[in-house]
Amino acid sequence: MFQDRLQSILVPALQNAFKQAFDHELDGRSIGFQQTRPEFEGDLTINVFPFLKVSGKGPEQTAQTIGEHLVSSVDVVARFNVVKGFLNIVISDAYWLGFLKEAASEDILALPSTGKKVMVEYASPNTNKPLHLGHLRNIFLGWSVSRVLQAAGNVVIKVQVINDRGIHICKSMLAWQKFGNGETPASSGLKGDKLVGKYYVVFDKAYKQEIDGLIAAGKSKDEAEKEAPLLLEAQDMLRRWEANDPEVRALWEKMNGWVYDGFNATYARIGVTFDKNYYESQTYVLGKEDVLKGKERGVFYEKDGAVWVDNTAEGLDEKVLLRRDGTSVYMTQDIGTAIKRFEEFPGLSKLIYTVGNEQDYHFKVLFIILKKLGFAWADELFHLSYGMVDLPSGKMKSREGTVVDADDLIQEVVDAARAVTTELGKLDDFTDEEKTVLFEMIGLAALKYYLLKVDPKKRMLFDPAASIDLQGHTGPFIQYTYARIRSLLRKAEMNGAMQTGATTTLIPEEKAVIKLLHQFPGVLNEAAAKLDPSSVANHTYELVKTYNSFYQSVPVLKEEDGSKRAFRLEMSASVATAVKKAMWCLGIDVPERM
RNA sequence: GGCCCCGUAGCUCAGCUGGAUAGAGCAGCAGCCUUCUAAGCUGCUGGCCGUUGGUUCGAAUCCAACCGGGGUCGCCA
Repeated sequence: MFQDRLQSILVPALQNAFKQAFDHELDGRSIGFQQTRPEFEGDLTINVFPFLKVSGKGPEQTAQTIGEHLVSSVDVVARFNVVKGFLNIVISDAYWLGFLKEAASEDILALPSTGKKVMVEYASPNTNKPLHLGHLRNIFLGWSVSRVLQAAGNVVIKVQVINDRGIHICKSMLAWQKFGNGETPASSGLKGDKLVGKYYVVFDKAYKQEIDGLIAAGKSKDEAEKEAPLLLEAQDMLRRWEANDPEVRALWEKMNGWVYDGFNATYARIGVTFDKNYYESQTYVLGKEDVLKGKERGVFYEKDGAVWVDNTAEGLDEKVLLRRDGTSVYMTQDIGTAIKRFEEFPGLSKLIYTVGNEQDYHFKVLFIILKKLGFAWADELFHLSYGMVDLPSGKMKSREGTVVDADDLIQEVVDAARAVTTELGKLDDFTDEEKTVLFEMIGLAALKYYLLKVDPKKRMLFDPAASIDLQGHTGPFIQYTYARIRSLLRKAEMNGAMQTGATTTLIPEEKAVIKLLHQFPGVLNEAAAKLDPSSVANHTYELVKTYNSFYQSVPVLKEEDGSKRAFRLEMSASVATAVKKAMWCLGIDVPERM
């Protein structure tokens, strides 16, 4: 609920009213406050239908009685009106003005500390391929959730899992060794992750050629795929890696190093950081002991020499946790890694995995297993499951080369921002360096906002044209409003128009803005509870849109009445502060001018 | 086939802990810059809220079935 402030005043008054008028103990939670629809006068509305049984009267009379009690007992209630079963309450201007005074002097989007420590895992790239659009949704979402949780008073530990070992990276390594002629990022000018990704593709092509050759020589497709020399070599390389072969390890270190340089360049450009990296090469051995211990305790069982968990009672299936040869599966290391994290970070109260919804089942099983192993914190694990990103042409498929590369995409939005901004020609006195910073800021705002405004759970369509749009419901639109307010405030300071005055009444355009500011802490709180930044994105848009409407029709600096002018400047400053903080929660920077 | 998610305006999305005539943006049409940044503002056009049934004083919102779309069900990761 976003009206906490008012509700803490109104609920007791309502309870009191019910007691006096109807001799009834009202449960505070049963009152549903809603926003009054714009066509009626009022700031808050209570639907009295649910209370008719209690009052024993008709809707109009019930509403009338409650309204009268409120007006006489609570001074924030200025007046009320009744339309059918709806009690529309008008809150006094004094209340709103009082709230704005607070908003001017403190950060209303800094919620009180919860004392909780939360870990958010929000990136888990493989080291054989560069980042793509899907990773961007993942990263922006996880980063934003981290920020929202921080704003909501939590201590957040941001972590990344790097899948740095396995057959995939061996394929890249082998192809580079065979066909690379010693090419390096320095020699080729290619970004490290792109270079390694290139050899993954090289491997795939050569491998397919071998398969075709074998099929032509009479092998079945299945046989050919399994027997192709390149694949056997890659598998051999993986075995040598596991046996700590110095030559393979050195190559692996070198190529992964290139990839990290590439990833880090992208992370730096989009402005994200990690407090800790987990490397699969170190965690893949974890979990085995825990599974074996679980087997001894009867949590798991053995069948055909493998170790299984039975989740049929939970409506799921049986699942292998250790193969017949005693080696681990994916699940095993996730079990071990979760346990390790809670050991490493004592007092950790929540662990959030930002991972696509194709792994819903995996996490469901993982959490059940950890619960069965008896870890109390298993209830605090959360899979922040986000929907896939589709293209107008359909699904992104790496095999079909329809994947949108992250770096290319970022460059495109920044270029678009440059083109539009240059066209508008407002930056004559900017230095080239300032312009570059601004174009990055605007382009990234467009991209991040585009991906974050949608409910994370839902699958979404990525429309390239819409993503670089700077008008309407976009990040740059919000930035623009911020820049305009900052401009107002700079001018006000120069003119000395910033003096304070005593305004006592509000016009509707002002009140509309203040009400949205007033709701904002509740929106943030809910976003933190639901791990959903899209509500912050949408509310910011709502606020900014309403402010623009005010700005367009109501003079601020040009207002002649000094106290009104001062008040509007103060309100504008509060909007700017809230917008900046909200955008911070989304990982988006705002410019002083644009 | 089992399980999970989704289906709201031409397109992309809000709204979903049940409440008044369902909201934005884009696209289309018509206005507003001698005035604080027009990346803006104002208005118009556009909806059997997938279908059917149920619960309720009241359903886009809850429940069931069906239709349509997606995901997932390896001793892969």
